[in-house]
Amino acid sequence: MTRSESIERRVTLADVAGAAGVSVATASKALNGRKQVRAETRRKVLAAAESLDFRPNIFGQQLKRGRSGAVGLITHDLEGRFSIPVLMGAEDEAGSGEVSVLLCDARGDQLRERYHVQALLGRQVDGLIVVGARPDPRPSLGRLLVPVVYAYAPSEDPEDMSEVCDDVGAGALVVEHLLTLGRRRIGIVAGDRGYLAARDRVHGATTALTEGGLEPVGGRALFGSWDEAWGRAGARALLREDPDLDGVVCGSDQIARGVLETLREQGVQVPGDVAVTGHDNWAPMSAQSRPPLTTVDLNLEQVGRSAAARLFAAIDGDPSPGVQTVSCRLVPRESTRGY
Amino acid sequence: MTRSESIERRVTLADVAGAAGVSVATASKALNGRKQVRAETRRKVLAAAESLDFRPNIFGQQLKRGRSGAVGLITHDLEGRFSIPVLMGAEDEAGSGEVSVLLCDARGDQLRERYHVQALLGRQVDGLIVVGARPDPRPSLGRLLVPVVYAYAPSEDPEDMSEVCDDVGAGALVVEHLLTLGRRRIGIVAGDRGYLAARDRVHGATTALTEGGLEPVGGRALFGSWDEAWGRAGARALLREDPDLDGVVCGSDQIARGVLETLREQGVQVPGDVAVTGHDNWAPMSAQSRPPLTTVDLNLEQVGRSAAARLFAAIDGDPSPGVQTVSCRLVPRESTRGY
DNA sequence: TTGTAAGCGTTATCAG
DNA sequence: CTGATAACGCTTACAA
Repeated sequence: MTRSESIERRVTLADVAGAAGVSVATASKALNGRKQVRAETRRKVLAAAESLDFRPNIFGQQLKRGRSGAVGLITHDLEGRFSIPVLMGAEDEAGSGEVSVLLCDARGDQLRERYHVQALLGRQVDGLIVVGARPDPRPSLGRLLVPVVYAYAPSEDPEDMSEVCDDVGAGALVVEHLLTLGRRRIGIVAGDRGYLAARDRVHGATTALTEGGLEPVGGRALFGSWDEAWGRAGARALLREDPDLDGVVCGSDQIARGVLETLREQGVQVPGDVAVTGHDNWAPMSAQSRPPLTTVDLNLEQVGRSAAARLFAAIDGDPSPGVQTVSCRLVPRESTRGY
Repeated sequence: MTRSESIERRVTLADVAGAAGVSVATASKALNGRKQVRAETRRKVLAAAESLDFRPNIFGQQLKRGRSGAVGLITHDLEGRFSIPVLMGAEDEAGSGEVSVLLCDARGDQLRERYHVQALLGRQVDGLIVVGARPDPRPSLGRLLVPVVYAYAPSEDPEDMSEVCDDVGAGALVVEHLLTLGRRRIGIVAGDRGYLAARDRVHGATTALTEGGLEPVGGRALFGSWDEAWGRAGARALLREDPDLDGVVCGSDQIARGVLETLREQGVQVPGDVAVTGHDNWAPMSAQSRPPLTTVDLNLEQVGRSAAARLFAAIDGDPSPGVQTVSCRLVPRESTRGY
């Protein structure tokens, strides 16, 4: 049966040593690339290990080394839209070394988070990356016995290590893009005011407008929610405010979809009459819209890579406290082509 | 510094025993709920463990027990749209026990998959769940030294354990729903013919139509791709085929969005004139469309739970080879309300 | 009821 | 260059 087959005792170093006709100690050295072993002997050991399909028991190693070569990644992002890219970035960064990334889902729940922290610590992870559900500062986990990096959502404690997206810069980025295209009557349909990310993006955008001697259509950004329905409402409001509107900066790709829809219904050409930008570079939303949406990529993989790099440094005794920022990247598509 | 603080030696069972004034053995028994220990002593040990914030080194335990209490989850789903719900389901199923789920992302790459399998095996996971990128059968990992369950995408080897969605049933489900609403001229805008899921859904749908004495508008389903653009094209084709069309079954929520858009542009009322169904219950697509989309939920969390349950059973020596199916669930929304 | 001691698989030390 | 031997932290006979 499957079971009786798969239950056979795992191959141990002793088996390899036996097969190679050497002691466990020598086998260990050979396998670990220690140079105090004759080439010939090493070859024999390697061959034996190979033929027996030997895989070292990491628990045995860990027991000695006191380091597990694994880091935990705790996410609160239910859909995995943010955490998966971060995970991929972290795996990339880890890749060259021998580190594994263990992902747990805490679902925005404090209790579940504590549970997973304990579980991961029990598994002797060497460090932790915590990915928030939204970019607002979150409570610190406090001092643990391994280093922690907060990604996407920073820790409230400035002494913790945090790696976040540059929402202010992103806001400026899109406005500068629109200004370059000659747009001057630019409205802002922002996200939910309760989110720092929404406010930051607006802040960056209005600052850039001010520097260009302009102000948003209607005098200020329109806050609402993150969804398409709000995008549609926001677009109507902007058109009411200024029928000669020629640009709209949106707080998310979903909002932008709603904006596009209303504009089309009102017979407004995009990008001919009005240029529109989204935010998130969420492919199914932004690449599939009509026209495809110029948007901002959060560079989440880079966030993951940087977070992992800082974590590994901290594990090696070189922590870098504070909040660090990863720049966003403009992804130009049809919705803002020049006239 | 952070470092010197966090580097302090981890608390060991010996520390606890010392603090409680008993031997390690007794401390171990007390902590593990063995009943050969006086209540008073147990209390003391528990208190000591608590105050020292003792967390057992799982590697020490594992070394003895030969079981790690962790299972690996390897995903190929880049966006995490499918794998995160499966992960959540698996965690739920594991939750009551003391099992952790470790997630690795193989990104649809065979090599990376092998690498992660080795890494997880090296970490002594007790079993593996593999989540495919798409529901088509995939190569078996072969016999490993721990049990494997394939989720979402089944293994090509029927002797492996696989847990998949019931796409045929889902196809039937939506057609029966439309028939109940009195729709009779139903078109099918299917997904990419290269995907078994697309063909299965169509198979279920056409069978249900046949049983109702009907056939799809145009005589057969229209295959294309999974995106909105194809949905728009498909809708135009159907209207050309039969202007009195009164229902459209779509292969995905994205396709359905495209269909809705074209219908609105052509002045066709949904659901008044034509009822439309999607597939996936992908919230940002289906709940945000106009009108909100009746769709099919894949019950991926249930897939995850079942997969995990079978895995745990197999780990306990009770494997259940073969493909098992999880039913989908209809999610009725505005796009198919009655007349 | 408690303590002693052996051993899980690995690596490091040190003697041969 | 190789091989005993002693840890690492924990569980578990078995002895007290």
